[in-house]
Amino acid sequence: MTLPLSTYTKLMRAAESVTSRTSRPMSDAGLTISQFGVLEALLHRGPLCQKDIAAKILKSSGNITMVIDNLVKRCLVRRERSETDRRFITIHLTPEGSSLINEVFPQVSAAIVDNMAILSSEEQELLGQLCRRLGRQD
Amino acid sequence: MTLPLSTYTKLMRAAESVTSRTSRPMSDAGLTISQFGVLEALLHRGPLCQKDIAAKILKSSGNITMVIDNLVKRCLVRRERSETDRRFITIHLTPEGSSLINEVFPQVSAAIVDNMAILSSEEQELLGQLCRRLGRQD
DNA sequence: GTCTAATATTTTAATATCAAACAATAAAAC
DNA sequence: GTTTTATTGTTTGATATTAAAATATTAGAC
Repeated sequence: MTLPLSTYTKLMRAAESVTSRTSRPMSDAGLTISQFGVLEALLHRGPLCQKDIAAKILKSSGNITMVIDNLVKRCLVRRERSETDRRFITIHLTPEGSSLINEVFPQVSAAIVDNMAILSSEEQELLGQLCRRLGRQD
Repeated sequence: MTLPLSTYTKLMRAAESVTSRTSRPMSDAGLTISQFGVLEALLHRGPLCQKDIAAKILKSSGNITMVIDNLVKRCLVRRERSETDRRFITIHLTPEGSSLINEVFPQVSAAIVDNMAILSSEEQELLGQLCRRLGRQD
């Protein structure tokens, strides 16, 4: 296999490996990766409309409707129609949602830190720089 | 955000970016990423049982049943029950499947090479080594 | 040899994903 | 001001994804 293809394969495997090793706290809390992504975005950025959430977690907006639906069913978030522009629906964490994500996020975060610790700080910096160049360019 | 979390985020974004930029030839051929993965595995490794295919494309075996079902519907692969151990089902490319993957794979491959070319060979080597250390460790 | 454990696949139920069509609303053009 | 265009979100239809239970088959224990 040529260098670019082999590098791409390793990149994909690394991303999938770290994710699968760090998603246990999510599934233990009954959250899917997308649900966790939504709650985390709301935790760190405050209330957001669905379009912004979709952009943050890189999913289509049709999809977000369903993810939010399932979070609403579990009373972890609530929808609030904007008064000024009725096209927008702002999503808010409920107290239950806030409590859950405040408990789960540190666990996931700690697992990611643990996993990345295979690389030194310098290596992580370097990896981040290389990845950023592949990520941008849109 | 701390270095490990920021590095992880960049890793994920890079993997998703390159994949989304290189999957056009697949969707143009009416193939999902998983369907492409199955056909590619069969192209490069020859006939495989479903368990081995699942391991190759990192998906659950329950899932593979459906992906293969959809490929069979389009006559791109066929199932063949093993005579020696009837638990195994070996999946073979049909002539149509072989023809399709032989057309699509080089396109995807070329797109990946193009995308990775943002990095020099040395940088790709380095990225591959860093990613491999994150990927292994199971 | 029979019973038990292991393996390969399928099924089921719930959620996710995307693309495309649709509905509602707002902004811009005229 | 009405019409056109753009934006936000929902719905629909097809496929994917996982976990867990079920099925079929083989291998191992006794």
